[in-house]
Amino acid sequence: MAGRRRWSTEEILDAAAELLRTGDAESFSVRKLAAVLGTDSSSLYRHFRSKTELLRAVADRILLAAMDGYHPEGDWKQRITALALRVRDAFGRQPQLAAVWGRYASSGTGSRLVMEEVLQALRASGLPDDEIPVRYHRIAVLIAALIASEAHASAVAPEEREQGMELFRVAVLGADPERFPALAHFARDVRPLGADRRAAFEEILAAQLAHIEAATRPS
Amino acid sequence: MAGRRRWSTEEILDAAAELLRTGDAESFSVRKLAAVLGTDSSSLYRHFRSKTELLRAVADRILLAAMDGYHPEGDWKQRITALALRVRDAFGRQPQLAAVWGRYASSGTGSRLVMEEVLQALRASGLPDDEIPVRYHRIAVLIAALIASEAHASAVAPEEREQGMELFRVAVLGADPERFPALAHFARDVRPLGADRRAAFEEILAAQLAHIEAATRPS
DNA sequence: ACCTGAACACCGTTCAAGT
DNA sequence: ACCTGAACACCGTTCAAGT
Repeated sequence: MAGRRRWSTEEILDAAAELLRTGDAESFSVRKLAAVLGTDSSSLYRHFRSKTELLRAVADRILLAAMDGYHPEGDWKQRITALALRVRDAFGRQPQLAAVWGRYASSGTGSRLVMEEVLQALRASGLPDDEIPVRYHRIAVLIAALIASEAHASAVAPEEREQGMELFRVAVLGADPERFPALAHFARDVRPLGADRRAAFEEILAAQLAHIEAATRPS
Repeated sequence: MAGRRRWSTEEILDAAAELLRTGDAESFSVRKLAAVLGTDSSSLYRHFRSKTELLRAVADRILLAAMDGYHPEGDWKQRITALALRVRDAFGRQPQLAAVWGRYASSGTGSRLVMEEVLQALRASGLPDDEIPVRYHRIAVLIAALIASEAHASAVAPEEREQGMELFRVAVLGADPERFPALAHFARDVRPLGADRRAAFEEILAAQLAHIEAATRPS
C-alpha cells in the first residue's frame, strides 16, 4: 500500500472509482485519493489539470462499466427508460460524479454509448429526424437533473436529513388553515421530496416520453 | 462596516441574502459572511447550528420575496408554470440555496406559499383529491431537480465551462461513425446540456403537466 | 453572561527545492 | 527529468480563555 512507485493514469482512475464507490462519496478529495495511493496529492496534478478533469474521467469509466452487458429490449420508450435507470444506478450515491456528468457529460466511450443508444431509440420512435436533436436534449437535461438531485440527496448526512424531515413536517402540519387551506387539507398525505425516489424518477421520465410519443402520432 | 456591535438573526439573514445575490454565489462561506458583518465566523454559530440551517432560512426568505405580488392567473397549468418560473428566477444563480431547498424545502412562509399555490392549482385541475398528493410530489421533485441543476451549471467558472463545451464537441464530432452511427448522424445538431435552458425547463414541465391533465380526462 | 481568538481538521492547487 | 515537501489561500466548526 505504502510502496513508493509511479502510478499510471489508469491506475489512478481505478483507485478513484473504487474510493468513490466504497468510501464516503460526498467527501471524496484529491488528498484522500493520494493517501490511498501512498503518495502526495501534488503528484496527481501531473495526470490531471484539476479535480473536475479527474472526476470527468472517472464518470466516463463508470458509465462504461454500467453499459457492460446492455442490450436494447422492448420499444423505444422502454429502451430509454432502461438506460436511464442504469445511469441512475451507476451514479446513485456519488453526487460529485453525477454533478460533473450532469454539467457537460464527458467525452469518453461511456458517454458516447449512452448518447448513441438514446438517439437510436428516438429514431425508432418514428419522430422525424429534424425533431430528434431537441427531443434528445430535453431527455438528457431531465435525466441529468434527476440523477444529480437524487445523488445529492442520498449523500446527505443522517442528522441533517432528520432535521430536514422535521422541518418539512413542521411546514406542512403546522400550516395555518386560514392562510394555507389546501396545504392544511393535504397535510397528512403530502410526502417530502426524498420519499419514493425511484417511482418518481420513472413516472417523471415516462411523462416526458409520453409527451414525445404524442408528437409522433398524427393529431 | 467594521463597527463592533451585536447582529440580530434578521440582520444576519439579510446580509447573507445580499452576499449570495451580489457576490460569487457558489463560493459563499460563513467566513465571508462574518467578514462582511465585521465579526468572526464563530459568533454566527450562536444564531445557527450549521451553515445548512442558515442557508435554509435564507432560502425561505428569498422565496417569500419572490412570491411578493404574485396573483394566480390563467388555468391550473399556467399557474404552476408561472410559479415554477418565479422560483427558478429566485434561485437561478445561487446553487447553494437551490441545493438546500431542493433537498427538503424549508419550513417558513415562503415555502408554504409555494406549496399552497401548487396544491390549489392541482385542485382546480379536476384531479380527484386522493391523487393530488402524489402528483404534487412529482411536480415538486421535477422542479427542484431542474432548478438545482441549472443553478449549479450557471455557477460554473468560465474556464471550466469552456473545457466542458470542448469535451462535448470532441465527444460528438469525434465519434466513430461505425461504432456510433446515430451520434455521427446527428453530430452537428445535438446541443450541449447547458444550451437553451429556459426553453428546456418550460417544455419539460409542460410535458409533466400535460401528463397529469390526461389523467383528468375520461379515457 | 456573553463573545471571540485561536485552534482543529480539513480542502484544491502551486512551485521551489530537492533527487 | 522527474517528483514532492511545504506552502498558499481557503473551508466549517468548536471551545477554552478572556471580558
